[in-house]
Amino acid sequence: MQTFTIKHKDKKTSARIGILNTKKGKIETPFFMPVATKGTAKYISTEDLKQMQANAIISNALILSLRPGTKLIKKMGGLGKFMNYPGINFTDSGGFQMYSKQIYLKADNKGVLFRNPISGEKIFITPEKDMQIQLEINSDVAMCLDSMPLYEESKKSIKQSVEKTIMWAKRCKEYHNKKQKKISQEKRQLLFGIIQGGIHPDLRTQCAEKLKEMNFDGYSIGGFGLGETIKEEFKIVELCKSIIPKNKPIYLMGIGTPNEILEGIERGVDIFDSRMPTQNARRGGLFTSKGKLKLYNKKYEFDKKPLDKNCDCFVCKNYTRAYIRHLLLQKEGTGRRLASFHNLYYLQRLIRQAKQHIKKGTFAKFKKSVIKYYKK
RNA sequence: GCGAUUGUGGUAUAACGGUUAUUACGUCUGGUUGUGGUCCGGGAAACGAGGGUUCGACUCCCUUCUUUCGCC
Repeated sequence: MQTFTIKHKDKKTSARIGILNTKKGKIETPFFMPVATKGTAKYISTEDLKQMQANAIISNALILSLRPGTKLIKKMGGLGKFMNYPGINFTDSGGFQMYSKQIYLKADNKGVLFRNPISGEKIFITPEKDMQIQLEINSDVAMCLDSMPLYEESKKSIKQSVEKTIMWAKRCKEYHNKKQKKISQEKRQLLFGIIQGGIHPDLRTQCAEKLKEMNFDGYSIGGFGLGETIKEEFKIVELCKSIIPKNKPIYLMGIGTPNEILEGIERGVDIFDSRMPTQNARRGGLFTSKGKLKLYNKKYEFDKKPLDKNCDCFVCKNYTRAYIRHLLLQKEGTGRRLASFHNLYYLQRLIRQAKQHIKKGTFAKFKKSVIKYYKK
């Protein structure tokens, strides 16, 4: 059984539809994962995820290991059972938390030192420990511990991050293989390598080439959404795609605006995730078929229309802008749920539509008709 | 009626005889991309009224109105 199979290829672009096989089951690509850092997409229940057909989510292994801890999750049968979520559970390693001044302390070649924000104690995470955590959480797809450089860092510093990322990827892969040696292919947790290197083609190339040699189940492109332009971002995506074999799934980490998702799909990206739809929703930013709606603006105070008249989600079928605006301004949980549901639904539907257009050969035209509303 | 007390953006407050009067919430507005979290910017908006002292008054004095309390 192959981990990843391509089912359809777009004739004009690199867009494609595939099937990713995990121990939990199959999932059609491309797909977008809501971010469920602590085991829930904030304000969104597992039933909500099922209803919007979010068939994969990503949680954070590092954060979950701090609370509630891997012991509880393991005893509850793993994260999927704990949540009663039938879809695919991805976990992120915690490498991304290096951008968080609140918990990141420092890193050396051996691993990363974090401060546990709950207890204040220092915790040193090595690639091996990180793999152990993700195996105990029992997600279906794990991420390597990577070293994520910030956009403004010097090239020298980004180069050091890349070297650490490569070194750690090797250690993750070896430990992960060793721990799953006796497990059949169908029951294995998958492991993705993460390509770093900022906007520097030579560093991204170096990283992608080295990770390719290690033969991961899939490849993530990390370190975007941090200040670079969309042009810079997709130049690197194209470069990584040219290096990684076609039969490997590609995951563009952290990316979740409608236009970037479509730009990614066009270039053959298979997986996306972002806190954008939920975080933005809670702060009054709503995706619609006519672009972003800023619900806090006063002009919506008496607006009886749905968030998006072209949306068929339960929120748009039942509630007015005026009501959701009121709830959000009052910081009511219900408002956050309705807004978050709509935004996540919007992206799930956007990708369903994109896939239909890939099958029909009209993807490029479809993309153009959507992104004109989402230009910066 | 008598005595005391109070008056600063929508609300709650700060300071000072000397440029554009503080802060918070609210309000308007921009941001938000592998989530330590209900976040981060920017704007509009006030000295109760009238007179006096002074080079200069939101600040000191007087009158009036106002708030609150006590007494008859």
